[in-house]
Order: sequence, then C-alpha cells, then structure tokens
Amino acid sequence: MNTLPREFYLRDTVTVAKELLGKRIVRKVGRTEISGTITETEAYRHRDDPASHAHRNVTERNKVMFGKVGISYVYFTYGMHYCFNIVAKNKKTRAGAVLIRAVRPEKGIRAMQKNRRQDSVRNLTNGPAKLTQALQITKEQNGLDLTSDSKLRVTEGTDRKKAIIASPRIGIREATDKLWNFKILI
DNA sequence: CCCTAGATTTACT
DNA sequence: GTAAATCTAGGGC
Repeated sequence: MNTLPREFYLRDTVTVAKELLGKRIVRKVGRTEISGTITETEAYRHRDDPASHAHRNVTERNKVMFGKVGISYVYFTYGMHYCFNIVAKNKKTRAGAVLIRAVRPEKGIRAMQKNRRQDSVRNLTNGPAKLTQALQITKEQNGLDLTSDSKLRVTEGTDRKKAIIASPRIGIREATDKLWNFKILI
C-alpha cells in the first residue's frame, strides 16, 4: 500500500484531520506487522486554538509541532499514557498536529491483544492511549518521519469514503465551540 | 449497561 | 503546586 507523501500533510490541520479518516497506520515490531484503519481524529492548531499544546511558545514537549509536517508527535500524559499525533499544517501556519484517537484493528490482532493484556478486540484501539499501547508507540517514536520510516508509516486505506461526524474535541476545557473531532462509523 | 474514583509523571503555570 | 488531548477496576442498575 502506498505511503502518504509529505504534501498530504502540508494543508490546513483541520482538513488533514478529516482526510486521515480511512487511512492506515502500519507499525512493524520485529517481524510482526500491526496495522489499523483510522476511525477518529482531532485537529490541534496554533494561535487560534487555546486547547492546543502549541498555543503558546515552543517548549521541549511541543517543539515537534513547530517542525516539518509528516513527523510523529508522541506525548506523555496523565502520568501513564502516550498519545500519537501527526504534524500537519499549511505553509503559513507555524504549528499544528492531528491526534489519532481511534483505529479499527486489522493485522497483528494477536500482538495487540498481548500488548494490551486484553482479549476483547473492541477495546484494543478505541482510544488515543489504547492504540499507542496496542501499536507499541512510546516517546521512542516521537519525531519519526511517517513518510519514510521503516517501522511506522501511514498509507492509503481500502475503505470507501463514508460520512464524517464532527464533534467538540474530547477532554479539553478551552475552545469547546470548535468541532474539530472527526469520526467515521465502524 | 452506567457511573465514579484512583492511578502516576510530566510540563509549565 | 497542579492540571493534564486517559484508562481501568469496581460497584450499582
């Protein structure tokens, strides 16, 4: 399956968040391939988005969001969880990323069940910190180039276009008026 | 099914 | 100091 090119991510963050629905994340750990289709995303921008990590200045944590598009931004939160984002923004914007909130498991379900210590396929990747655990993504994968890395990529999907549901983003207190959470039905 | 509480570390108010 | 782009277990219905 074709890996998405850099230009895919060089557009408005909100546009890319919608476009990523139905695309596929492919992770390789040793000889095991783990993959899933993206079913839920959220856009986080820069100056106009008080809920974004990059709303203020560059810090050690958020610096990837100010860099090249198509790079992974993995951050640690709530004392125990990792979340996986992809840097995306148009040329005029300094910072932005798309949070991957849910995927539908495809290849490597056995490995995911082991990683999650959980048998129920429904509960494998239906949350931002669940899918990082299932795909073995930690801060080690922060800053990888998703357009060329051998162990973590985003490729075209096989799904037909489906209706997109837009909602307020989850778990934030600011900018709840922006409908920048996007999902497709499973 | 729903709800609430507790876990546990980082980053920056 | 404290809030955080969250999850799970445990109890009630």
